[in-house]
Amino acid sequence: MRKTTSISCKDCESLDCSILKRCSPEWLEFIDRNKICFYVKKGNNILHEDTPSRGMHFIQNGKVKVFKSGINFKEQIIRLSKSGDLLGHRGWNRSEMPISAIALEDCKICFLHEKDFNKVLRNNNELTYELMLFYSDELYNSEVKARNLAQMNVLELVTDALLYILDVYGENAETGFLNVSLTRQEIADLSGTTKEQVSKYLSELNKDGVIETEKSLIKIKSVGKLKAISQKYIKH
Amino acid sequence: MRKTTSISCKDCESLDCSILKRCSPEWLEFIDRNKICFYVKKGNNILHEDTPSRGMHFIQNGKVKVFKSGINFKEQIIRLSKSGDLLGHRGWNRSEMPISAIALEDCKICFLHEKDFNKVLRNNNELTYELMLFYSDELYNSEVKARNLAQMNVLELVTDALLYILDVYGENAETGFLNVSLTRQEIADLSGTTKEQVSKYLSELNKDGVIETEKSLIKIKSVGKLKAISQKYIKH
DNA sequence: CGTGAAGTTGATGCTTCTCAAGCGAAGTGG
DNA sequence: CCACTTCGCTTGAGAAGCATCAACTTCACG
Repeated sequence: MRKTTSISCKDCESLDCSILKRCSPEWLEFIDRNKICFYVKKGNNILHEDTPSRGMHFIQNGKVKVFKSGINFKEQIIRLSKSGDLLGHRGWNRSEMPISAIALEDCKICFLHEKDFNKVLRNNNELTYELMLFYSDELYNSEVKARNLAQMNVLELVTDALLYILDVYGENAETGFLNVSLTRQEIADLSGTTKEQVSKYLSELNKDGVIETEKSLIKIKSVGKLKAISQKYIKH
Repeated sequence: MRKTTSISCKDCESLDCSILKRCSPEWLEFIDRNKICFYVKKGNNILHEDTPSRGMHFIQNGKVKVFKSGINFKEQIIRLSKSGDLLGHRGWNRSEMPISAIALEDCKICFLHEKDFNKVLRNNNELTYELMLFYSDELYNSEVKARNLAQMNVLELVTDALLYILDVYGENAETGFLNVSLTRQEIADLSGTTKEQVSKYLSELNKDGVIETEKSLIKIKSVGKLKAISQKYIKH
């Protein structure tokens, strides 16, 4: 974690994607004066369950996996995040809500202390309102996810995970490969299964021409077929 | 669904448990003038996924199960709710977020139309702020639930469901039985398993003296033992 | 080029689901 | 009041799905 010369929030290229675009200019400046920015190298922790942070993190740049640890050192990936996203967006107030986050690639992170973020919220009703809507959307998504984990079989879960990855990070315009490199274990942690099962079903989907795998890169060749497999449910 | 003569919000015995206690007196009166109250008989729908409601429901009185339908007519119970709780608390704004709710016993429900609830929020920043915190808590709980559904075995899930029911509805002070009567299927829908599995594990827990079952009533005899079974995880 | 990590694949066993039969309580109608 | 139906619960047996284990291959990185 190395501190970086912070750029101003209003010049941040992630501002458009961020909830902070709802923030008034003068309070954006307040954030500028009080935020702490730092780099995190790929594979390093940004948040750790054992040491909950009292504040709000923003991803200025990079990709992050957010997860909770569980039984037998298994991890459940809660969310994949990218530039403009909030991070550990529940630990900043209230009692402990431990969650972990690891950089999937080199990241630039901004941090605002709990008391400062609270000040911003109290003085930016539009922001508070948007944050409330954001949480309510996330809550709905999480409830759909919970139902899926409870009811889908492994093929459906893996397929669903692939569509989620595509949705979050998209695919490379030239090569068509997903814009992220995740291990089989990480896809398993997202799907609630094991790396062996993921490997088997990816092979099967590859054989069926629905996807194409090259090393740890994955290309989705038919979104329609994937959706047909996973979306026995109306999703939203 | 029969309309009832509405009592004033400020006289509502559920107000203390409700998020609306954050609402200013004059806006509470606004709600009074604009809300619609009605009774729902046990077993009847309050919300249905096929017809999402554009507004916010409040449980004035009664117990409700909130669920999403899934594969093969299975249901996943998302939440058990009681007096003072919000209901379908995400369908009131945004695009469709279909969810179903059924009365577990006779209920009194209050409804505020989307446009009115938005007016209230826009003029009660404290309420908006609290609602935001409420959602963020619920989001965290839902994420823990998702991890549990992905990683726990059936015994742990059933045990966890029992503790959840105890937490929400409590136990009868005299008899010690849980203050709600749920079918085995409903406990299964909460645990993400089948009614037969629930029946088997409840029998086992009964034999081990951890719980006591009498018809559809359940008495938890040792919270400690139940927690020991389910809480291999740090929960919060 | 060598070593450790990640991925693949098949065999095996366990957990869970499904199906089926039987029981008892509650409700219905003659 | 009693037969009859229905519904929920219980229990066992069999089948299916999944995790685990192990052996092997490939890849990544110094």
